[in-house]
Amino acid sequence: MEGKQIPRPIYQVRAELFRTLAHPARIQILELLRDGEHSVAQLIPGVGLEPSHLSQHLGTLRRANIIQSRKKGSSVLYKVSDSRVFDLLEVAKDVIAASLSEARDILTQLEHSHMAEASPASPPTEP
Amino acid sequence: MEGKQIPRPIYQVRAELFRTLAHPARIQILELLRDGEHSVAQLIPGVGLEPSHLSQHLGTLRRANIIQSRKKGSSVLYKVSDSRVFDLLEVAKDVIAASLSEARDILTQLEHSHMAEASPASPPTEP
DNA sequence: GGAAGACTTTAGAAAGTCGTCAAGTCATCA
DNA sequence: TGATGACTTGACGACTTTCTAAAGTCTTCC
Repeated sequence: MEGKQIPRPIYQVRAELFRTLAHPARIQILELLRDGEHSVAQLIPGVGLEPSHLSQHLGTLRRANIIQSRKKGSSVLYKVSDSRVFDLLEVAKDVIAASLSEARDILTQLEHSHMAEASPASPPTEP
Repeated sequence: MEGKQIPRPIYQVRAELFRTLAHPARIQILELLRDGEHSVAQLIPGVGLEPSHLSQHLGTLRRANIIQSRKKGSSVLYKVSDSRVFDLLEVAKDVIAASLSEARDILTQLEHSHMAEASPASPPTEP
């Protein structure tokens, strides 16, 4: 419990936050918790994981202070600590949507320029 | 090119985006690119990595379509594809700031409640 | 008290990521 | 043309993450 914490640089703290979110199951858990507190049992069908695996992801999110738990009877209820994480999920969705629509535009352009296809100049694909 | 791409679920796509950002060096690179296009040589002092290592992180960001490169003479210039990623970085900062200030409040509360503390209430016996 | 339910933790193999070094490509300069 | 500068790629050990299965807590109910 000593407070002698080395102050980690902001780049690293942000990277840790992103790494915590970097798993489909954990994002799915957060999306489910968007509708409020859920017990583990309630989360299981939504994420389709077996209890022990789900519990591990919950532990990861909990250690990062993204969610918090409380016991109620024999079950454990989880909720997000700060609703700002939803903003993060939303912005991520926007970034992806933008990237996808741009990709589609490029594809469309390629299709058109290949109408009279003869010479593949330089396919801009990454190996 | 008729690649019947299996549409990856949105949870996974977002997780991939977060994983791409889940490294201090990559966040630092993006912060540097906030000021516009930079060559690799210009990025090196900022991130403090040797060229080959930096190049690998640039490759990771490039494959995720977060940045794009173009050659100019013998150097390669990088810029971000969509400025929305900066929103992502900003929101992440907000989430962290909120979490930190909350943690500080809790610490303050603890300190106060320990004002009159003298004896460790219950030394946890070793299991 | 003992069984059952609801989670969590531990253990361990498989797969992925990180950082270093050597080798490779490509453009420019002498 | 050959050398140099500016990157990128490949290979590899060290380390981390993910997922399955088994064992370990708590609570509640009989």
